[in-house]
Amino acid sequence: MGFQDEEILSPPIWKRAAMKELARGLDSAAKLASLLQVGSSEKGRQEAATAGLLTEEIMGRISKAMAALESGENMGVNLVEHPSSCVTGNKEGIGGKSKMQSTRKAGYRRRGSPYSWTRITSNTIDDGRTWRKYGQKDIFSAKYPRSYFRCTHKFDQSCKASKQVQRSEDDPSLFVITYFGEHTCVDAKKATITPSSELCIISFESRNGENIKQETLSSLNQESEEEVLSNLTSADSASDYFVSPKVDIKKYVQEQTAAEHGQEHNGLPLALYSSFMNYGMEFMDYEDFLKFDHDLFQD
DNA sequence: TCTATTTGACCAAT
DNA sequence: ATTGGTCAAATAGA
Repeated sequence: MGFQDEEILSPPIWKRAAMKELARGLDSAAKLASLLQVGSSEKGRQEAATAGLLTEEIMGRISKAMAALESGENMGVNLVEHPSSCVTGNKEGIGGKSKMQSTRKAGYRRRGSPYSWTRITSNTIDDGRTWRKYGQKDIFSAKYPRSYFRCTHKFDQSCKASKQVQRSEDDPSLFVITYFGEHTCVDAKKATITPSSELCIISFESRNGENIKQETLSSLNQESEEEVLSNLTSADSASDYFVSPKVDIKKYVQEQTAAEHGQEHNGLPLALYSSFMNYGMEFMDYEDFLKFDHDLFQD
């Protein structure tokens, strides 16, 4: 953990100011997300769903802005693409069946994009976007494999959104979906938004967000496991990632977070709050963030 | 035929 | 050397 870069310990004043504003925005989005979970009556469900997507987008954009700020990069408008993403449709050499030798070079991204957010859901089908699976991996010390998806429009619109889906170990009926990047594409299918009445947690995490993820998961499972399982028709394993039982687990999270954390940050779920902390630690050291955080939640 | 998924190999980071 | 993310050939499906 010990950062040795002094830049990180004492970023320029303007940067801190910008970060602070962004953090406030993130906080507001988090609060909004929690509000959306509270009052889901029959009637407002559609709007709540749409609003849920919006908060996701807001959080995504803010996180991207923070990432850009941190790295000093421009906002990806004119970012140099990886060679692999420049291949528009055409699949490289036609004549030569060169077995991917020199073509592969800088085509691999570094491990783990710095910013991401996680959703735990019982439903992995149709989050309003079209995804293309490009890999699956057995993860060391994980029971279930992890699937890798990228946006269908990665090449035709150079949309950089991607996600990873992994079955929860504690409760195999749930899936942990981690999103990377935001959609820059215009997805024709997007009109039919039928998302996330199942949405229960959005948590930002950074490269080592395992702790947070685990916490939210386990706290979720303790209470919800039985109910959830009893509500499941079946978790057919054949088509692994497209089980779609309709289970409302939001309330468990609320109860649980309320119970565990008192009323310290009322309205703000523990998952969001704690992961926000985690998120903050990515670009400033802990003490800094505590001040930062204290200040943030004072008014 | 075309498009999507599966799967092992490749490669970067640890 | 190990692990995780991505690529792309092989395969499946429409």
